[in-house]
Amino acid sequence: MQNAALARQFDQIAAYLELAGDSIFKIRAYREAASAIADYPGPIEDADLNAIEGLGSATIAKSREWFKTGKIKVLEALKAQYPAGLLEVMRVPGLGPKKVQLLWKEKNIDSIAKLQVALDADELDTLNGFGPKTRENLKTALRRLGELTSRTPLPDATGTATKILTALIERSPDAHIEIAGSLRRGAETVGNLNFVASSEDATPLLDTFAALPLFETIIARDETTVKARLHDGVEVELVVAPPVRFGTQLWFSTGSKSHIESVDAPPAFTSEREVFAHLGADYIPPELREGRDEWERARAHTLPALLETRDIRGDLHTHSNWSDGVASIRQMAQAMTDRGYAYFAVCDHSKALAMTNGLDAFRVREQAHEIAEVQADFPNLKIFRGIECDILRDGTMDLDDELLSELDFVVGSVHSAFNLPLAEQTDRIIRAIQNPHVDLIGHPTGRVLGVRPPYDVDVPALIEAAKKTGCCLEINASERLDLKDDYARIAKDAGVLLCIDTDAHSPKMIPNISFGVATARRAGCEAKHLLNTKTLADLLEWMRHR
DNA sequence: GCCGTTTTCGGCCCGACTGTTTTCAGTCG
Repeated sequence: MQNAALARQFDQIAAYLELAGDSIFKIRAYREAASAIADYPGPIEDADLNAIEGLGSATIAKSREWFKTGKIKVLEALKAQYPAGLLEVMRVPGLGPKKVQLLWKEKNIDSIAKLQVALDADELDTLNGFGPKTRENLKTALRRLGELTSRTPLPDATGTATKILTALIERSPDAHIEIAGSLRRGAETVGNLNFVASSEDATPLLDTFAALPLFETIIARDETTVKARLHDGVEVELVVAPPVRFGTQLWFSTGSKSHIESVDAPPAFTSEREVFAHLGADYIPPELREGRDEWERARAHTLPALLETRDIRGDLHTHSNWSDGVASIRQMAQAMTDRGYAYFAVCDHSKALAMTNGLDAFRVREQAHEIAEVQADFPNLKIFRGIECDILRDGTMDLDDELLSELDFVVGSVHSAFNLPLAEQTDRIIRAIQNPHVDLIGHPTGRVLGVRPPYDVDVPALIEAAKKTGCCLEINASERLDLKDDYARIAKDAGVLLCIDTDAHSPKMIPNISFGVATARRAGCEAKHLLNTKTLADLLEWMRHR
């Protein structure tokens, strides 16, 4: 399977062309080719490229060139023309191709490190377009970027861990290996990846692991452990324990540190359940092992019966090709059926988000016809008419109340004016919470893990407001995990109903629900704390009383 | 660069915000 590697070539071409200031349509074409290749279900090297939508004569020729030579000349030429560091400078919020080019040509800045030095030394004040405000904004952006990218978001870390596991199992089919560490605990971001394996003889497995082609270097090795580094800098550790102490090792490697240090070190056990039994406690799910009150509760047999992914009966925030989704309503319906869901809501963007081809009143009503058509062919799946309606700067909704009242489910979301002062941003969203047509606030703090920090907003105040009106708050799965676990816990404790949605823009995003479930579990949520664990009948009843 | 024709090139992702520009370019969602 070379899909990911080839897709990466085209993504890189797109990034360089963006830097070069090339046509945004050409750039988009390369990005679409990359995602078509990444999404292709089989090995791309065996595919009929002409039959893949998004690939044309130019990208097909480049694909064949890459299959044959392992390189694409156009990309090599671009790499020779621009230092690789310019691409990372492009990722700084506030810097686009023009400003990056200027920094490079005028000040020889071709890395984030050099940009930081130049900012600290006040070397940019003579540069056109870099006034005092811009320089200050850049300093803030760099600080935030450092915080944002120092750890890997849960979804990405899960993908990487799966890749490593797959590669290892391919080479050692009989190995018994588990994911441990903060990834197993479902933390929103992950520092290192930890694995624990069970084997009488550690050496062969450690050899196999150390030889995986995924690693850049092996950092350390002893008789039980190999520590390696991936190309993106993430450290990966495999500990091999004999079967008689696998349970203890898994518990230990899962952490957290404060959870482990709260008790005396247990002796060797085969399973984690024996570890907890030895410590006089019920089994504590990994998501709760954060050194809060889990030991007391586990000893008093009062741990919550945490939500499971199988408790989720539908997805109430999804997109289609009516706005910026890539799949038709029918394709999404099929994917929801395949997953075994009882219902889902089509919630495309509203008109304020023009870039996404957001829907105005006319198209919202047009879409109803298509939903009805598809619904007729899916008797066992309820398709709700929904919208992800922009909450405008002043807290009013992008579409009027009369239209919203026609819809089954209304998600209100902020996609603009992220930099309002705390009080103003909070009031804006509370106003949406108080709109009787708004059923759910989507991604309430606006963050995107590794990309964008949350806007300034008083989340406890939102929770209070939601409690009063009965509006739900979202745990947006996927790349946001918003609300985050701590806020979700506060909302749950306040009696606010939460809803885990994927915000899926394609069928392949639908399984992301599990990341939201992990977040809810860390918040101590049981099935009853979620809106979309309701049966269809109960959900319809809930909607009637909204 | 891809697509879809109206077969040979035009349309595709638009509108608002921001800072510094002295009338608008660059960036972003």
